[in-house]
Amino acid sequence: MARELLGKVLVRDGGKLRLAARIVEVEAYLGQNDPASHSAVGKTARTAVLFGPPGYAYVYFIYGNHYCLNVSCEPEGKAGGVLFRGLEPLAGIEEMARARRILLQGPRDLPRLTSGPGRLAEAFGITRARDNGCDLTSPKSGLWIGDDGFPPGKIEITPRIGISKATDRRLRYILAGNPFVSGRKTPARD
DNA sequence: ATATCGATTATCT
DNA sequence: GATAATCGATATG
Repeated sequence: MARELLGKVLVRDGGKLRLAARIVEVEAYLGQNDPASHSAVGKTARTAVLFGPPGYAYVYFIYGNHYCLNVSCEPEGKAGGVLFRGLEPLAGIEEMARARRILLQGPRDLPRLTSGPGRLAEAFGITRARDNGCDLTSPKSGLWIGDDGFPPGKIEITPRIGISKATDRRLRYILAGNPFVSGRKTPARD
């Protein structure tokens, strides 16, 4: 699912405004067999969506600061999801900048809008109260995933970021060379 | 360019 | 009571 989601488009519809951004970086979390997954400990009120049917938004709050967006990916009863980590803005850039409360200095500054899971959630106004449990497969939802036929190109696979367990598993999928992938541009050597 | 640290709260042990 | 699927500011080279 992580591989399939790359190149698709996350859309926020609300009133007359539409936000759209291409998915360029995601991570897979495998459920009860994956120690890094929120669902590793079993079903709780917080993680219920991950155990529900596929295609629904799992939104969690972390570090007292940030929301992050996942989509559930396994049949009902089995946990598993994909975390959205990086988006390339396509429409509604002004609105995203306002939601992020930043002033864009130029085109090179665009990644500050949606590069990183907390950033993209803020740019799209995603909160747990508003979006957890939303059907991401339906354009009738305020938040959904569309397909404009964009060819994803070369895909790179790396270990996941920001976790302390199962750090060796390669479950992070990115569009090679895309500037909206999160993390440092020149990674430390060795 | 890299490293360190504080913010701030829902969730689980 | 500890921790976390992060970010931005600050310090240092």
